[in-house]
Order: sequence, then C-alpha cells, then structure tokens
Amino acid sequence: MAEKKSIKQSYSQKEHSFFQDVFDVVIQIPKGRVTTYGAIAKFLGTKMSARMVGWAMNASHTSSLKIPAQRVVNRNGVLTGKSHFATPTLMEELLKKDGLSVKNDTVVDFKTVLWDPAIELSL
DNA sequence: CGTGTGACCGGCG
DNA sequence: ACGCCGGCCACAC
Repeated sequence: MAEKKSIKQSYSQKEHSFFQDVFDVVIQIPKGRVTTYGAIAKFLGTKMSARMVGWAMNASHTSSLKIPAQRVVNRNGVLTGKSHFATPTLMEELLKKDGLSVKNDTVVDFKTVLWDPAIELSL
C-alpha cells in the first residue's frame, strides 16, 4: 500500500527493475543449493507470478553479473530452463559442479537442497 | 497506448 | 494419478 509509493520512488531514482531484484536473490543462493521460481516470487511479493521470475532469468544474460540461473528450478526440481542455456546440458553440468546430483533433468534430493529465500533471508 | 508473451503455480475435471 | 486451464505481472513491439 504505502510501500508502493516508496517503490515507485525507487524506480524513479534508480534504474531499479524487477530483474535486478531477482538477480540479487539468485546471486545469494549458496553453492550446492537450489531454489524455485515460486519461492523467489513469493519473497519478492509477487508470489502468484512466478513466471516473472523465470522471465527475469531469461534476461539474466543482459546483466553483466554472473547469474547462477542453474540454481533456479521449478517446483518439481526439474531443470525447466536448461533449454535456455548455451547448451542443453550446460545447466546440468553447472549443478553437478556445485556438488549436486542431477538425474533425468531433475535435481536429486531437490527438497533437501532447497534454499528458500523467504526463510533463509528472513532469519 | 493496446496486445502478446513467458525458464511457472495451483486448482479442478 | 494425470491432464488441462486460468491467473498473474513486467517488459517488448
């Protein structure tokens, strides 16, 4: 409500964009952990619009920062965005380098390695 | 300024 | 259990 005004001000003062928010969260994902689009969306307040998060990731390549997009999967732990990487296997390779196990385009023990910003960053 | 699109999610048949 | 459908918000054309 009132916060909306502040947000709008931020938009005017800085080049703040939805992408920047998403990137900021994704970058904070610890190595060996993954999160979901919905979790990020919820953390940002747009819980019902997890699509925006995914779309923001699509623009990750526009950012000069390194966005570990491989650590962001859908609620099933499936590497839905792997097709958007340079190569279809790149996402899986990156996750394996993080020490995770990927089988059939799905993160093994996904629920165990799940890193929810709404919880972890809320401590 | 209107319309379409999207790396999703939750609910319902 | 599986499949389909609507919703939701930001950004590009």
